[in-house]
Order: sequence, then structure tokens, then C-alpha cells
Amino acid sequence: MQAENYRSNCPINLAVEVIGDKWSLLIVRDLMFEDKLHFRELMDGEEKIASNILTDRLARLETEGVITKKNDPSHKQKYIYNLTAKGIDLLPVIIELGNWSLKYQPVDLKRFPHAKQLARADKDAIQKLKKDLLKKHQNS
Amino acid sequence: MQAENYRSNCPINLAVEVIGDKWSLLIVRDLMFEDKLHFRELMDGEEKIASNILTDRLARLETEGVITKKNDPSHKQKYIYNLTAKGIDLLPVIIELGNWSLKYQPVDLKRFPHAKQLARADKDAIQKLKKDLLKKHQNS
DNA sequence: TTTACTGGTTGCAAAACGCAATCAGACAGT
DNA sequence: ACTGTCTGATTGCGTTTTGCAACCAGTAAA
Repeated sequence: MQAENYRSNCPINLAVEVIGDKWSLLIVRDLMFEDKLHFRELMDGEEKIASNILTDRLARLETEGVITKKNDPSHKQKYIYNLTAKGIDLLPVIIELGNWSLKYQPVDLKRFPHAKQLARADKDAIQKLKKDLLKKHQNS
Repeated sequence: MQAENYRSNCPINLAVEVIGDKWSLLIVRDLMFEDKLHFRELMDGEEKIASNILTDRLARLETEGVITKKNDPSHKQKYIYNLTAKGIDLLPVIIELGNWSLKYQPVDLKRFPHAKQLARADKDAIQKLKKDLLKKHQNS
């Protein structure tokens, strides 16, 4: 087994090396809030990720322990992608990114209605959301 | 003036399109916590960004309104890079990324001592930090 | 048995990246 | 005036990543 070779062990860098690209967090978002489980569902997202990029990112996120991939019993060719606890713990990051965009970027609230409600979430609400996600994604 | 063409107006995407790469947040980090102001200082960071990439990212961040660039009166060839309010408001994002890394990634606490202290910051502490940054970066 | 759907793979052109060398202007020391 | 160093870049070039469309074999539904 080879140790991953990070550019540095600064916490910001260690996060950026895992989710610092244009797609990874969107995949996490769809798994978190859009009830998507399957490859095709992720492909049909708002931003039109290409299938080869999606394949690559799913593999990378799995390697990094952010998601899991398992067979879907209902279809021999289907896989179910779930968030791990590590992936679910990206929720606060995503919420803060949302808050920042709400303040400075041209968010379309009609199209993304739960943005504002998520921005209002306090610590307890976030804890509850995490709990729900852990249950939904089968992490005990 | 041309409207920026975002892939979608989802808040997460709108954030990721601005700071979703391997370098931008590291630049913001250095401007925030390392008291760096100049090109060379940013170049000499832990992760060894190349000068052409740094040039590109600084220009991009300036375009996006995250940083400003102004002449340094002390040297005709020097520029001072400052965070805008928009940039300073990335602080909560950075804190949450740090928290996540502290929990799941091999952070080197000896090398990055203020990571833990920053993780403990509550809302009031963050407000104070923002205030200090606003003053330091001249967005009075 | 045809038709559509599954998670991909492949090929190719374009863009971004990483690295080292280079640059002209500015400044400090002598 | 000369020398060396520092300034924020730019340039050239090879590698990697991305974006896009076409394609694939296995599975399932009609």
C-alpha cells in the first residue's frame, strides 16, 4: 500500500486535494439532497457532467472514502452510490458554500428552493440532517 | 459587459465555479492567515504553486471579486493583494474544510498549529476574525 | 425479439497544468 | 556607473485533464 502523496499536510490543502475540483462537490450534493443513487441519475444533473468524468470522480471519491459503491439487488448492472460518514460530514462545508453563494452569487432561488432553508439551519438542525443522512445511506 | 455563463445557478455550483480548484482556496488561506501580501510570498507557500498558475488564479480571483490588486507605494513593481469582503466571507467555508480535514485527513498539527484553535471558533469568534480581516485588508 | 436502459469505455481535439528558463524594470550596495 | 538581487510576471514545451460524441455489451421490459 502506498501512502497518498499530499502537497502538504495543511488542513485546507488536504481538503482541497480531495474535493477541490469542479465536480466532486456537485456529486456529493446530488447524493445528499437530490435522492440520487445511480450513475444515470447523477449524469442527468443540472450541470451535465460527462460520463467519463463521472466515472473518474466516483472512483476517486470512493478511493478517498467519501462514497461507497455497491451492487443494486434490483438490477444486475446497477450500482448504488452512497455517502460515507466522511462524505456526510461535508454537509457543513456545503452549507457554508451555499451561504456564501446566497450572499454574493446569482443564485436562482426558484430553481433551488431549499437553499434558503438550508442556510437557516442551526447546529441542531445540521445534526438532525446528518443523522437522517446516515440512516438513508446505510451507515448503521 | 458580458454575463458570466455558469453551468447552473445552484448555490453549490456557483461557489465551486469560483473556488473549485486545487489552488484558489490556498491563496485565500495565505492571504487570511499567513499575512502574505505579495506575489513572491504567495509563491513561496507550502505547496509550491508555479508562477504562471499563480498569475492566472490571482487574475481570476480578482475578476470574481474575491481579491483586489493595488500598487505597493514602497516599490514600483510590487502589488499588494488584499481580500475583499467577499473573500473574507469565505472564512466559514475554510473553517469547515479545516474541521473536516481534522476529522478525516492526516493533518500535521505541529506544522499547522492554529488549525485546532480555528476549529474551536464559535460564531462570535468568527465575527471578530472577520472584523479584524476587514480592517487589515482595508475594507473598513 | 425488438427496444430501451444499465454503467461504463473509447477516440479525439481542446484546454489546463507543471516545470524550467527567461524577462525587463526597479532597487540596494559599492 | 556597475553589479547583483528582487519584482511580477511571460514563454516554451511536454504532460495531463477535460469535454464531447460515439459506441459498447449485458440486462431487462414489451
